[in-house]
Amino acid sequence: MKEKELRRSLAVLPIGTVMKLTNLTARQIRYYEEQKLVKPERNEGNRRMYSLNDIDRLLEIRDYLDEGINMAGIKHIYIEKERKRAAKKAQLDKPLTDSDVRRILRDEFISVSGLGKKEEFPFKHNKNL
DNA sequence: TTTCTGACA
DNA sequence: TGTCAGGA
Repeated sequence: MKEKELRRSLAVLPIGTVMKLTNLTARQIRYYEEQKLVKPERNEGNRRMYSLNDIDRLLEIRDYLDEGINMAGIKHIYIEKERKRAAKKAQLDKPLTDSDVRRILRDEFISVSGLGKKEEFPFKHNKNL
């Protein structure tokens, strides 16, 4: 199960292939890199090389875009994902207290339900939301 | 030919 | 986000 993840992380696809696989323009793909949503490797000639994991992430980003979520919202999603990953790692050393659990569940509920202040929920208001 | 960075009638 | 320039 480790060999598989290794292959999916191998950056072997040039941007032209990624364009066809994701239906995104080179402009968009490079822009998402600037926004730190993907981190392609660079080959000897400074060409961006993407891995299958990058493809998945770009497809995910494209789906969010189709759902009407803006860049700020998408960045928010990944930033939170990272924060929670780090938080989870911390949990391994120090078990959560009951109050921690309640706080996390509350934040989770507010985020998913969209009941939080709109300043903290930068998603675009459209028919899908 | 393909991709890169920077820039904007 | 599209698109053009100018170089690799």
